[in-house]
Amino acid sequence: MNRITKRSDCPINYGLEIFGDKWTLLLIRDFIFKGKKTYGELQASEERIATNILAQRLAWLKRHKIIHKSPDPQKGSSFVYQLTQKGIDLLPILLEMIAWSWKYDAQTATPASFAKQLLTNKEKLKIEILSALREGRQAA
Amino acid sequence: MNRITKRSDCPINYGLEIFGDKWTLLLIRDFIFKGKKTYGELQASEERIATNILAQRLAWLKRHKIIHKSPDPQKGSSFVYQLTQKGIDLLPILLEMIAWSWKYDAQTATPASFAKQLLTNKEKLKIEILSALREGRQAA
DNA sequence: CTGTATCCTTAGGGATACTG
DNA sequence: CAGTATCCCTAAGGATACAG
Repeated sequence: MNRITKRSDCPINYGLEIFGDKWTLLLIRDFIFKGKKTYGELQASEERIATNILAQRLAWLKRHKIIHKSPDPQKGSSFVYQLTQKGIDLLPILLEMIAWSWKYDAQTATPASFAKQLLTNKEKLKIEILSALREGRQAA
Repeated sequence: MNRITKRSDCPINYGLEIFGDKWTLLLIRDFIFKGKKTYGELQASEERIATNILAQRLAWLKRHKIIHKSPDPQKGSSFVYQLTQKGIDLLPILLEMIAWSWKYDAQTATPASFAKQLLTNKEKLKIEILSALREGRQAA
């Protein structure tokens, strides 16, 4: 994060430099699966991100066009954060991570029904998740 | 890495705790795509991992059953590191990262032919990569 | 509610010397 | 070649106080 010197032009390395920190993918998860949109919602995650880190990470993600920030039409002093297409396109990575963890971590909190659909009908699942995201519903 | 307190039972978080550091996925990349097997080969990556970090990371990966270590049948004093099934199963995550980086990073060093196959025929590509891995050939 | 600003701690990582 | 052992340093992250 915020590193100046790029280690290499490897695509894996590029991904790591953009979202390979301790918090970014959890935030993306909250955007995609929990339909979160505001600072307060994002801060209230199970993992308890510190407020300064959250602000820093949102700025970073904005800078890299993963999210964009706009004034909340309802409330004057509030902002809405939303994933860009670049951010939404991280979904396949998250899904593969979920599949892997589901397979290898006994503790993982993935519902079996979700995991099953992930294994048998991934494309349909993606469509459902994205449509929930568009409508502001919660996908999981 | 080496954290004691688990942040949550979220599957994304599990993945991050196992391989969400700066080096692990690059090492997995070298195992899968470059057919690397020995300490020396792994150390000679483009990104120049430090020797102590490499040793530490290999121990971590062994501990979490991502790789296993065995004596090299050819050379007495040498060891061979190989991915377990759990490690091999990280391939889909790598592939999605490559696809994403290829789409969004102009600098990325992914051959267009590879990217095209990744988008149009992912399953076939996986099979090819895994068969190259099994035969000790280099996949990319 | 949405952030800044500080202060502080620590884990992660780089460099390099050294060993069987 | 395949690692250990040190030393050091910085960036990343936690806690908390404060401000618009």
